[in-house]
Amino acid sequence: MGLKLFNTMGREMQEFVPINKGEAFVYACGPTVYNYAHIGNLRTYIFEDILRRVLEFSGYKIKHVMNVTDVGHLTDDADSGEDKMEKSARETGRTVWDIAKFYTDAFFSDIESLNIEKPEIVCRATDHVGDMIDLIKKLEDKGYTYVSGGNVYFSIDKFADYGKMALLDRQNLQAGSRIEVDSNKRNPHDFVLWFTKSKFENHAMLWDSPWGKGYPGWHIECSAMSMKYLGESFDIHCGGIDHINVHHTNEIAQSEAASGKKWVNYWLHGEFLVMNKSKMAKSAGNFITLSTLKEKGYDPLDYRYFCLSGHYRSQLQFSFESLDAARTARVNLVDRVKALNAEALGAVSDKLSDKGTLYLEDFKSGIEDDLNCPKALAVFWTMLKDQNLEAGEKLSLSLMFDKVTGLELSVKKDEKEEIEELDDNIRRLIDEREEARKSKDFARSDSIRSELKMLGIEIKDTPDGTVWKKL
RNA sequence: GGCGCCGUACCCAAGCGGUAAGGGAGAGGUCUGCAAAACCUUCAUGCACCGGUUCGAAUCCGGUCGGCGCCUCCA
Repeated sequence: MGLKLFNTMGREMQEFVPINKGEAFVYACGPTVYNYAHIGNLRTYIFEDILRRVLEFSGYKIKHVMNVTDVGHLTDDADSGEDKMEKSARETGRTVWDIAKFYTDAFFSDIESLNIEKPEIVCRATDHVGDMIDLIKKLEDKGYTYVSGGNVYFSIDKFADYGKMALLDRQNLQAGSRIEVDSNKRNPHDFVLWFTKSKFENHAMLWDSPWGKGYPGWHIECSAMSMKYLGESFDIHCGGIDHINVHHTNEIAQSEAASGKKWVNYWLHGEFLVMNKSKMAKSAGNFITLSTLKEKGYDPLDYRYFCLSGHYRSQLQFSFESLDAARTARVNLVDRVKALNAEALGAVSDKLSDKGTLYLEDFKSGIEDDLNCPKALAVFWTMLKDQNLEAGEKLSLSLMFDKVTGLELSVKKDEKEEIEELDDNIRRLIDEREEARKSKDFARSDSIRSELKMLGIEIKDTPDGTVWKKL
């Protein structure tokens, strides 16, 4: 039984068959770095990380490319509007390059704390303008473009399959129902490949091109960079569900028009994180960042666990109540594995029993069924609670499963080291409480316990003695 | 207006034709000086509603109601 993925192209479940045996080439749309990523954005990167880990678990060697969009996305209207980078720069008094650097760093810091594996190749749009120009020239040579009002447009009527993935009916497309149509366009759904005319003056990011000084349109970077690093045809392209209709539809048109080949075999799209019944967006006033969660005392991995509790193709309902549930579940999971470590003295069983093998198969069938993480977590918990499985085997399975879940279960914090970190005052209190308990002075011991709780230390008296843990 | 998706317990959420996974919360119990933790037990004759197909439907079909998204930059 192999890996099955839901392909947006054709809207059906398909067995994953890579172009090159044993290798998976993946392109994922990355961040636009004019602001912080919010946790809704981050959900998509967690989904892509799970895809990576499942492919690795299934034995594929991965080449994963992610772009960083540091130019070219506009704030409003179809093909006008102010460049978001420029707007952000103007508002904060920094240069566009500073803005890009700052938010790129912030993004990768978030990614790292969520234990997301970094793609093999991360590429910035501004470093690849030459590649984009080459691609536009190719499209021009093949007759897919026209120049109007100073800008280079892609003519969608020249590309027969336009809108195939999005299930767009070209005859019934209603452009302009919500926005003003750019009068330079022959077809309202044509899109810009290269701008030389912007209605905003003093554009800071400009490059020379055969069509004049300007900047690239906002779909061309993904086509240019993916083909540069992964070839004209590759296996998987993923991104947020909102990209299906416009961004990915246009990318397909320009890429396949240029190469004359099928560009991508499998399209995977992650659903939205919703909050109070609507998608997370700054304009809706429900914009939460990972920093906000950290300030509230959550571990980034609490959010990762939360995301794993839902399927990537379903909307996930965010609330702090649910996040609390995820935090508790994650901490319990970590504690259980820690306990297994202690019980098995860290020795994993190298051989699995029939029962253990069954759990492994169950887990695999979950993740191979279009990355069904909720199913995989359910198997994980059932395995941990199985009273007929020995600790070493449970530990071994846990560490295997965590290759996919990425909850850092194998990073066992040495409790002795933690004790070293405790300052003397706390250690003295713990000792003092032990003395009090021995002499049956329970009022004293209880007051010390509450004092420690104020300091963030929780005490538990087990049959094997008193243990403590940081809250 | 066009198109796509969804509605499962107090909360989150799997299941997608064979008789309701998992987590969190809640309840009871064992243990404990008391707690906490751990462990055990318990928690939807029911899957928005109404019809239909079927030996059998949360799962398929039709309708109704409710919600979300895309068609504008957007994860």
